Amino acid sequence: MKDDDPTIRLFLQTAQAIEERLERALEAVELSVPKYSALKQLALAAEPLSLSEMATRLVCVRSNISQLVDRLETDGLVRRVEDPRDRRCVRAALTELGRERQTAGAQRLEAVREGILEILAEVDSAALERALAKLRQA
Amino acid sequence: MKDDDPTIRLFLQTAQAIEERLERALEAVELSVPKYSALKQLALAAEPLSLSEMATRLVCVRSNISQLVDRLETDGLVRRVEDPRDRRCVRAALTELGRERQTAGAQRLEAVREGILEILAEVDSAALERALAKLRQA
DNA sequence: GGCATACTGTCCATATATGAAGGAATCGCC
DNA sequence: GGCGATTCCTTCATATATGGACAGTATGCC
Repeated sequence: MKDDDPTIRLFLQTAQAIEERLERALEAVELSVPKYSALKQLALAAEPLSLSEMATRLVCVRSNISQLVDRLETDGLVRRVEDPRDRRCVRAALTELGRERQTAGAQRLEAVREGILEILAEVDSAALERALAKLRQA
Repeated sequence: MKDDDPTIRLFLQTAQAIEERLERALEAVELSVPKYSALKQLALAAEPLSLSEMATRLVCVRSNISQLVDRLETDGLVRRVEDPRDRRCVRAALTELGRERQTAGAQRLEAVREGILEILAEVDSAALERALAKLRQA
């Protein structure tokens, strides 16, 4: 895969390099990208989200969220709370620590974001937008 | 992560869309991207490679290759052979089926490659090249 | 009210990846 | 020639992801 067409490889490798930067930025606050993403959704929602809702927002499968929330709970960043209105439902609630960690993560990301954007400035994002649209349609 | 900065997200999502295309292309021959990559290295090498060598070429950790070769062996695409010259060494040898499957995968990839390149044509690859260099240095 | 249907979270199997630990074999250097 | 360092592969624990199976709830419709 790394060695498909040079252009395709170039594109994928660049994306990977960006991801690595983001990962490294979050390492400093002991968060992985998936963990940060989950905390961020919870912070944005401002109220506990059902695991299904999280799966929808994070664009993944529910069983994945089950496990991710397990790990976040182990880390003490999230708590499972039940929903009295719908007893099928389990909601994930940010703990204090979780909220702090999310904020810290956001700051770390903010710090690298600028650098990445500068590096990406040369790349025509309108062209990218069109490319993405085409990639998705066909 | 999906919702970092719009530009960064755009870039990462485009890369992901490309990867999905490649995955879908290989699905038709029952190969995953990692499996195809491994078979390709073996085909290129034209002789059995030690697992360490494969790890180097595929840019990953040896334990990963151990498992990947397990699965390829289960699929009957690869065979472990011992190296009489260095008895620590285990080499992976393509089976006939493995060779055929690799060829079939390459054809499938070839078929989608053109479409992807057309879509990516608008994106300035010289700019990408510079971006990748910068991402890696800092 | 009661039942078919749909939805919720979890569990399990699987795939991919990392890194640490361990046993076997080789190598380098004295 | 032998021993310490290195290299090899595997195994285990862990993280992330998917998808199928399952049990418990809720809902809609008659």
